[in-house]
Amino acid sequence: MSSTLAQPDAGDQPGDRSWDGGIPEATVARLPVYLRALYALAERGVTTVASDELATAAGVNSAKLRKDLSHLGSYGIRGVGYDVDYLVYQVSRALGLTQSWPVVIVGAGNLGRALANYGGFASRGFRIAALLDSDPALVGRKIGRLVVSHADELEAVVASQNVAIGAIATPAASAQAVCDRLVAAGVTSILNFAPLVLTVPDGVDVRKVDLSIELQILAFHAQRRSAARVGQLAGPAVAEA
Amino acid sequence: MSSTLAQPDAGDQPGDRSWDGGIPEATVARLPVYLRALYALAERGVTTVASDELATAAGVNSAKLRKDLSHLGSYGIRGVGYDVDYLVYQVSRALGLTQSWPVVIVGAGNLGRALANYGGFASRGFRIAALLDSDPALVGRKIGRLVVSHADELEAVVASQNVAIGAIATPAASAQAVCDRLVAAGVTSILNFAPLVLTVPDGVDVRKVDLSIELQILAFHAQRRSAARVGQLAGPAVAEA
DNA sequence: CGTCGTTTGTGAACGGATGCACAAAGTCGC
DNA sequence: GCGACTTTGTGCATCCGTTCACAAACGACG
Repeated sequence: MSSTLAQPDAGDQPGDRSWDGGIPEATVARLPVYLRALYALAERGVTTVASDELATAAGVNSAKLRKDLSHLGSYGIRGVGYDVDYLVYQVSRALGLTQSWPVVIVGAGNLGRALANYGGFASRGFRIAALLDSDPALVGRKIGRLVVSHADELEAVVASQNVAIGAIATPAASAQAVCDRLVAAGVTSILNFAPLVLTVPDGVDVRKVDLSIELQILAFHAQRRSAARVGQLAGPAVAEA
Repeated sequence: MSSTLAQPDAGDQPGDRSWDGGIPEATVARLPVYLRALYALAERGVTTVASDELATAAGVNSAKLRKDLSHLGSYGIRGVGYDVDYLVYQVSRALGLTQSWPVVIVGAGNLGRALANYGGFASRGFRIAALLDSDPALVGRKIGRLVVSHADELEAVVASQNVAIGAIATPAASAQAVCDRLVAAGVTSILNFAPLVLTVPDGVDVRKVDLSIELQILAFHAQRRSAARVGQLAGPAVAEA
């Protein structure tokens, strides 16, 4: 019940967005990768980069990279390449990272703590507004620079800090309830780590990260590979009558 | 408008080995979702399910579900639906989950521990062969039912237990080195949690799970929403061009 | 100032995925 | 046994994303 790819009907609602940003979803998903590659280049002192190098660093094809960047505007210099700092700025801007987004993390188990300690989190564009848990044994405990607050404070935190993004790192059993509370409190973007499909009203965006799904996809390919290595087709169900 | 986001993600690396066995990649990515929904139905005692219900439970459109399942074979009964247990078996089989895959987890920080404790891990189709770390303070520590082993044992573990899948939950700085060692030891499927693009030879399958990328994608949509709510184009760079 | 080499930005072809709509195939009631 | 009803499986049109290939744009250099 959760997924990695598409969720309910990512299709075409008739009441379409007047202006959907103009940036294709697939491009948006790659911009953060480019941004990270650009940061790495900047830290190495590189000031200018060609689409070819940047594409290699980001693990994509150069034509794709250029087309992606062209959706933000025309920020390259022909015959030269892109100015690293300028491109960092433009990509950050397109992604909405010029402001710092407060994020509330619900669930202070291993996953929640991993999130809270995650370096690239607070550093670039995000700030942890609160780390919540309902377990009294965890409340009050220090995680990095944070103190775990009680889950009851969810609504107060969201309201007072104007939180728009929530991360759900609770067990599956409580995830939907947490999600409902986040939505009711006004959160419109949710990152779900719990292994289930969340139900949300229109206008709320959910992305999920599902470890077991990724593993299963890997298993599929591993199986495919090992069957091929054996030499025979190893007749999966597909071949049967 | 759509309430949830599509999450496009297929192959990171252009050198994508997989000869798909007739099953489209997009379908493979959804099969685990169906499988989870089926397990949930089975536990509730449901023996038969129509594509419509299963699709709803999995958060997809019923036509897509039927087309996906049709790639595995013709396992439905017209006028009735699908037998839950039988479909569980067929999907598991297609994904290669009829065997138990040994997985080695490198990195016993919060993320590695979260993985090790993750319930749906060992339960269905996967078994943690080892949890490795190079930090002496962690080696020997008990995590759930496991004991953290030293990273030096990577090659031995992979060889002795025939590990085909590795999960990298180390800091970014050591991820590529760990990856190289995994590949050299014979691992051909890698799940990468470190925030960098791994370089691997052809024939190795890498999937990435990147928390900050997901957050940044959410930020993009949150920004778009808030800009739209303010009124009109809040003058992002997108509008020019 | 003009030519040359380099790199961007993009038009166009292509391929894969999605959703609709419907015929085929089955069950159920009588 | 038969007709009505339900649900699957799929052909088809459409949309989105990827890739190719090339003209336009730019710096370098004499």
